[in-house]
Formats: sequence, C-alpha cells, structure tokens
Amino acid sequence: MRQGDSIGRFSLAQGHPWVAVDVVVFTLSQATLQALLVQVKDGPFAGKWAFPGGLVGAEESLDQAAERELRERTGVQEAHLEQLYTFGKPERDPMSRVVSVSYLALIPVQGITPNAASKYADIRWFRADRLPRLAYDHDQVTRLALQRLRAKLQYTNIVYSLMPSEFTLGELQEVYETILQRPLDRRNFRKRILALGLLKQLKKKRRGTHRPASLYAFIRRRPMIIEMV
Amino acid sequence: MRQGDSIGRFSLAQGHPWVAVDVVVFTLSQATLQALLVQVKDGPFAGKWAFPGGLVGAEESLDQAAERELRERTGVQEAHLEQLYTFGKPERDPMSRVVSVSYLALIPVQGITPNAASKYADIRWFRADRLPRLAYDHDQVTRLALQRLRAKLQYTNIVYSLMPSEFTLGELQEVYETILQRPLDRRNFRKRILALGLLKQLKKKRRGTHRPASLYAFIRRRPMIIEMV
DNA sequence: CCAAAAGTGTTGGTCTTACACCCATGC
DNA sequence: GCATGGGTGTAAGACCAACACTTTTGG
Repeated sequence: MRQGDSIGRFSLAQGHPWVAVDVVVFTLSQATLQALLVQVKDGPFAGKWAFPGGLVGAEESLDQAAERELRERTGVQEAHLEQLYTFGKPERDPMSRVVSVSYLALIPVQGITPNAASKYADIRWFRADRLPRLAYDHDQVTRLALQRLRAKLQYTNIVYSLMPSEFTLGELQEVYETILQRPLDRRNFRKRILALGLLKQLKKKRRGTHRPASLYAFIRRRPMIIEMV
Repeated sequence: MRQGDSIGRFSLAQGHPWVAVDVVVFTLSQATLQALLVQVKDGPFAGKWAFPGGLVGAEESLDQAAERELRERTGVQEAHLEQLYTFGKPERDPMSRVVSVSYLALIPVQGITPNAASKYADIRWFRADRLPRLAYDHDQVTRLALQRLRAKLQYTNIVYSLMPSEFTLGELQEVYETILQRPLDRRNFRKRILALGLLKQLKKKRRGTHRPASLYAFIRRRPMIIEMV
C-alpha cells in the first residue's frame, strides 16, 4: 500500500488527489439550530452555498486543518470538533479530484460574526432546517451532521459545547427540544439530567420577565458517554 | 476551499498527500474473531504486520478502492463494508504524507485463503484479541474497528454479514458472545432475536453429535437499525 | 444409560412515561 | 391580578434480568 513499493508500482494508475476538510459549524440562536455556510466564488459551483473548508496543509493534521478553518471563519478557538466522514467519489468536484474529510463543530450560543475573508463571496448563518441546496455533495454532509448531532445528544454530554457557561434548566431543555425536534416532559427531563450529576447548581438566579430560574453550569466540559433523553 | 481559488492560492503551502484505504477484515473461525493482517515488505516498517490497504486509483471512489483491496486479498466480492475513520497526521507514515481512510469489512465464516500477491511479504489471519503490535497507526485502527463492531452488533443486524446462509440459534448466540466477550442468557437471547422477525426458521435440522437443532436464515441480508442484546 | 446441546415461561425489579398543581416574579 | 415560565411527585405499564427442568440425539 504505502510508498515503498506501492507508489513506485502504482503511481501512474493511482490518482494523487487533493485532500480537503469541510466543517459543518452548528450553533444555537433564537432557539433554532444554525449552520454556517459560505458562498462559493469560482468554478462550476460559483454562487452556490457550501460548508466552509479548505485544503489540508503539508504540515497539518486533518484535525488541525479543521480547527484552522473554524478559527478563520469564526474566530472560535475552543469548540467541540469531531470527524464525520470522508467523501471521495472521483466526480464529486468537477474541477479536480478532491477527497474531503468532513467535520462537525459545535460552538456555544453567542453572536459570532463570521468572516468570509477574500476566500468566499459571502458567509452567513442559516437555519439548519432550512438550508438551500448546497454545492458538491454537501447535502449528504448535512444529513450526516444532523444525524450525528442528534444521536450524540442522546448518549453523550456534548450539549455542553453548545451552551454558554451558565444557563437555566429550561434553556437546556429547549436546546434538546430544538435539536431533537420533539417536546420533552419537563419533570422527567429535570430528573434525568440532574441524576446524571454533570451539572452544578449555582447560587445565582436568572432574573427575567417572570419567576427567577436557578442557574446551572456543567461541572466538567469534556466529552463523556452518558445516557440522556 | 476548492481548486478555483484555493489550489491557485495555496498550492505551495498545501501538501498534496497520497490517499490510501486500509481495510480491517474480520471473520469468525473456531469460535474466535479473526483479523486479516499483511506483513509489510519495504520501508521503515518492513517486517511489521499491518492491515491490508493501498492507494486509491484515479478513477476510483474510496468505497471502490476498499472493495478492490478486499477482493484482491480474499477473493470476496460481497461483504459488509463500511468506512471507519480517516487518519492524516503528517508523520503517520515516515516515508511520505499518506492520508488513510480506514474501512471495516465483515465476511462470513469460511475457509478463505488470503492472497499476499507480490505486494506483501506475508498475509494471514490472527485472533483479533491477540494481534501483534502493528505498523503505522494501525493499533488505533484496531481499537476503532472493534469498538465499532461491538457497538453495531447491538443496534443493527450486521451480524448477518458474519454468518453463513444457514445456522442454528446456538451458533448465532456464540457469535454474539465471542464478539461482545460476555455470556448471554439463552432463553432471553432466543426470545429477543426471534421477536425481531429478522430470521426465518428452516425446515431442516442440523444433525450433530447431540439433539438436532433447527436451522435458521436471515430473511433479508441488508443493513437495518434494530435493538439487539 | 449417560453426556451434551436444544428447547421452553414466569416472576420480581427496574426503568420509563404520563400527568397537574402551586409558586415567584414583572408588568 | 394576571400572564408567564419555574418548580415539584406519583402511579401504571413496559421492559429486562434472572432463573431450572425436560427433550432429543449419539455413542
């Protein structure tokens, strides 16, 4: 397989594709799940929307390339970032052979102003349930990303990566309901999530328009397997 | 990201890695899970064992490259084949930058004689729980493959890809116990698996050394999500 | 007739779901 | 004082885990 013999023996038959990463960045805003899209500048997909991405640098790991892309578009340094799937059909990009490793990034609720730089014609947030038809095979990437997010919400604690440092149980429940697209029973939700022991109740209260709600925070902000929802 | 601008703008900074697939082939034999390993011929890992793999051809999708590698080593045409994960640290292969997409292949119990061709020094089956230290980052690939297999055994019907066309419930249970590495209660196992409605009972019996057992077959041999074990 | 695997139901405990009322605040 | 979200417990049903004896064959 490797160079020693393979590249010697196969270099003519073997393609030498470009390797790129594409990053599906999700966040929550106005109680909806939002995805970050860029407008492609050149090539046959010019004008179409797609997930931001870019070629992997010579000295860079795939994870680092994804982190860099996330940072360049959003300024976000710390986020949940995980590999999704690798797409490599020869015809997926009509201009040249590009094998693309897709990543899922989750960033906390906040007003992030994305940066297109000169690389893209435009960049902005779209409601995840109302994305336009995307360039390349990115519609498939969307399905995968949503599927993975919904699945992981239910057996891991990754929701922490979408939450601000302090939140009420009502807000947390709303996040679950938004992503899973189904209502949850408030009493059962509170029982379950508190029983997991992942949250600490803060002394503070959120004083809003109505009865103040207790604020909570995650005790640890790192990925764990749990059984939630 | 794509060539239009990116390759123009970034081609010096961006590496142009080789893209390979590596295939973890599992089968069952003598009531143990077996993995197919090849012995590397050249380069810094010469003499070490690794999973079979190879560069992706210019006209080939990643899936096709994995299928081809499986076919070349085992002659098997039809198998469960799924992408696992993509590894791409710059230093993972000391000779040159290789991004490797790993695949999991499951083939039915049977006496397959693997074929090293001239590509490898040797090829043979190893017990999955007693693999030697592997070349490249393949120890990581092993962990992932076993993890994925165990997980999927529990919420999909992929076990069909490891079974011959006819089998007894005892044999099926033995497969689950082998892979999950824990004993299962016979009555509960039979109740559950029959309740799923995925099996049909054949008229035939397996006549062995003791009381004959009813033979079963999968009604459909294609992947489905279920809730098993 | 003995050894070995096949075949078969019931019960107790746990987990999950459904459900309704009072509370604290802002306006 | 009313509208709004916050906060709380219980009961019924579903699901799961544990468990032992009889049957059929080969040798």
